Amino acid sequence: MAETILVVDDEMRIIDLARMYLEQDGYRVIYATDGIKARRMILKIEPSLVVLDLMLPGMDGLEVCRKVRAESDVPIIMLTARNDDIDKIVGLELGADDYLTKPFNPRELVARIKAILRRSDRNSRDEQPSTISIGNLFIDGQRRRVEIGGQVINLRMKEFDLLQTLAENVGVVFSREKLLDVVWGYDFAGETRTVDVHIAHLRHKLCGMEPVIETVWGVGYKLDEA
Amino acid sequence: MAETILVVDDEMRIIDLARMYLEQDGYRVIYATDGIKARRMILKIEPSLVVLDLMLPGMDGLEVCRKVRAESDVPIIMLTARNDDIDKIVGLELGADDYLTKPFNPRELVARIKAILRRSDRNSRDEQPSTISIGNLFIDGQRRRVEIGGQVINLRMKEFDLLQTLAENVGVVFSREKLLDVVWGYDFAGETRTVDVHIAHLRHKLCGMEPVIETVWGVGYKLDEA
DNA sequence: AAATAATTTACATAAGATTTACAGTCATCT
DNA sequence: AGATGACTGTAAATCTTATGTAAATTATTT
Repeated sequence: MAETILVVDDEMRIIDLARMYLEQDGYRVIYATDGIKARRMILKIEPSLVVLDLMLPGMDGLEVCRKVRAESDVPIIMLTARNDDIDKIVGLELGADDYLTKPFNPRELVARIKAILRRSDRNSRDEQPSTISIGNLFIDGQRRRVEIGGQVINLRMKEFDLLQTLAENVGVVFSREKLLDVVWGYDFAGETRTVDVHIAHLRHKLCGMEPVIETVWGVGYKLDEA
Repeated sequence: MAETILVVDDEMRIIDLARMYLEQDGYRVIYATDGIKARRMILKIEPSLVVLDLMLPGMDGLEVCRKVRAESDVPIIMLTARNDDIDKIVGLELGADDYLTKPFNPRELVARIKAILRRSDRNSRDEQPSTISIGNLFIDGQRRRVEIGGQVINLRMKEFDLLQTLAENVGVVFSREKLLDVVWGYDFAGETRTVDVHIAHLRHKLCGMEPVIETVWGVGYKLDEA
């Protein structure tokens, strides 16, 4: 049975982004857009973990966190706006299990959720290796190192992130918007053509790669399945 | 079978930091964020060692320590806030096996854990040599001595710690934040540019070193693989 | 107090990211 | 098939940001 994550945020974009990533990792995702609904759902559905935005309309996140703590011991990850606030919030002793500043990297969110669930959950799966191997492509996340058929390829930051994102989801088509969300951050305001340019750079550097970056016309890009 | 360490702390950051280092050394890490859970886990999972924060919400660390002692003889390392307190705590005869003041150096924590486990465990793995040899770089951790091609290089404290951290993980990219956590301590509040300056000093002193300190643009630094 | 080390600041520069513009490509309709 | 319009590729110009480093400041040790 999949574990259920409740995402509480008033921005649908963020819920969607979190959902996409969490479902990818086999979690069931439910959501609430305000604190009242959130508390109801926590009591009724008993999710395994709650991701809670600090800035909620109505009863705000701080308040929700306190109330939830009083009536449940579900793990909570707080989303906060700016980095400066974190210390204050930690000082408040709300009982959240972890904190993440917006804009967050969805991969980071998943990692932290796993870390927390790994604790409460005894029968945990083993560490994610953070390396990917598809065809003649090899990606070492720790070292940010890419090889094609043993040949090391030097990638820049965005290029690497882009490739990693595609490789973590072989065959899945990503729209340019989604890639901007995931790689650039959901608050990126620029053009979607930026993605095209980086894809072009990647293709150029990765010639000879077995799974090829395919254009899905009118939709976006994907890493081809072998 | 890897030995299991239970880390009991209410701050996720500290758990993560400890986990990162301990898992690196092949330990299995589990955690609890309060004393109640900690005691349950100790009885149920029987970890090889417990790292216990003195400042816990609810039943505090002192109390937990006493109770655990009454029902188990698992080795305990206590984390305490200030140095001044240590004498008092030792005086309390809680039965902890070692004490460490926060902010602690994670490498120090690992060293003490090993020391204690070596004592309780006869069939321990061999001593970690604490010397590193990569290319023409030689680091003697015990003596805090660095040589490049036989030439002794005089490093200051932070410089040495920084180099050692990078050298212990050749090729792994460290963000400035992670380096601050590991070398400066997780409670360091200053600028990330501090890292840059120390890296600059290192590079200057270490000219001629075989594995070079590389900048990973937009990410951080790493010690280059040969 | 002097010496040594650590940190911050400020600014030039390098490195990379984004935009722009136009050429090329693809799907669809007549 | 040819024409049409929307979508995509990419080179080059421009813009932005991260980084290196000297020098000043602050902290720590002797």
